[in-house]
Amino acid sequence: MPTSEMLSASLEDYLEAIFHLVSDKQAARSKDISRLLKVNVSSVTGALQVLAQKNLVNYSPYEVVTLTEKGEQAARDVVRRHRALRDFFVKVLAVEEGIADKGACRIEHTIPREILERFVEFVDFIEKSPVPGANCVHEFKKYCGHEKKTSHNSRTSVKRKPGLRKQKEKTRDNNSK
Amino acid sequence: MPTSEMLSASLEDYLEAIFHLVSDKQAARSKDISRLLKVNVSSVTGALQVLAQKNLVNYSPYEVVTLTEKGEQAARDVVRRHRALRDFFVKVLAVEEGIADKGACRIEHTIPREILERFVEFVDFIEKSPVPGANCVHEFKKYCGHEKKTSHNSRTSVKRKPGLRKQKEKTRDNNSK
DNA sequence: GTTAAAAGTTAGTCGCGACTAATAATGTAC
DNA sequence: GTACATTATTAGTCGCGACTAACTTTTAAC
Repeated sequence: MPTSEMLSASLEDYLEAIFHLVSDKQAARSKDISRLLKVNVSSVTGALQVLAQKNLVNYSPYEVVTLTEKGEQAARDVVRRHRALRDFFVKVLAVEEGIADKGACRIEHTIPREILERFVEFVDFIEKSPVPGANCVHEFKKYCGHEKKTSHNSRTSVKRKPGLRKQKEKTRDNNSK
Repeated sequence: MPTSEMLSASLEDYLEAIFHLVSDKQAARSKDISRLLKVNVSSVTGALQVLAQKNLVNYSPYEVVTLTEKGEQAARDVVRRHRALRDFFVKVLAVEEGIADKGACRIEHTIPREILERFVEFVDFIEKSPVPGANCVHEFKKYCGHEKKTSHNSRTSVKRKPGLRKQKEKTRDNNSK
């Protein structure tokens, strides 16, 4: 992984969005990318130019976008990170889907490889060895039920209004394995 | 947590560094902050001015830095996030100390509260209920031993040499120009 | 107390990645 | 095929957070 071809978090987001759009429809349109990422269309154009120049997307002005071989590899890698994180959050930590997805979105760009792989292994472990594994998670879920006396500082539990929010939503990606 | 007083990842890093320096010695000097964060001293000055203006540090030019009440609260919160992550990585995922710390550094700024709390709870769970909990982690560690044939994409399996890492050290000190 | 080194500050630049406003190409009705 | 709506692009700006180079203040040695 030469430093030269490292992608910024932002470019990875674009790649990921394009990947999903290409999966759904045949190709990605700037408008759709823009809607998905909640970003101005002009920002999309800029990103596409950079990605094209890095040989990650097939792009010419006013045309529809697809991934190059290299781009697809990179995108798949991002998506894999995303799914690994989300899976872990949902399956092991029993985090609510939406939050899990949001967390994955944020963390996917910075998590060290070594830790990511441990997340993957842990989920595999849980799923493959039902006896001690599933039991553990099951126990944890029960444990989560009891509100605990917090020992650390003040922070009380998070309050959110279910309906409206201005957070970046980014709920693309519905499917795993 | 009003959006108005949200801190950037970078400012959180400064606060964290200052916190540690103040804990060790009585106060933080720009030089030390700069060394800790691997950043130019002039960047530190800039950050201190911003933090001072946000009422998070006590700072006047050429003087030593301490945290305000508000700054200490904020710093403690960052440190708590950092520790929670590192603990989880080490205690549950059996990640090597150095990597765990690096990962915590990166993730601490973006992880959603809800997930962070689950990490904390999971570690508590493991430590408080040794019977099913510790067993689970113990089993996982054994499981980690066996290299497994990976089912997902090409990425070769994680090969870890316990001693040496040659990872890039921090995202910050990238060479430009 | 003068002076040199060390520490800190300022000014100016750069890259990134968002934005708006204006413009251009494309697509669709009629 | 003209005329309008939609979509995409360009040009220019902004904020952030790093950097270097030049300057100032503080400190330590003599």
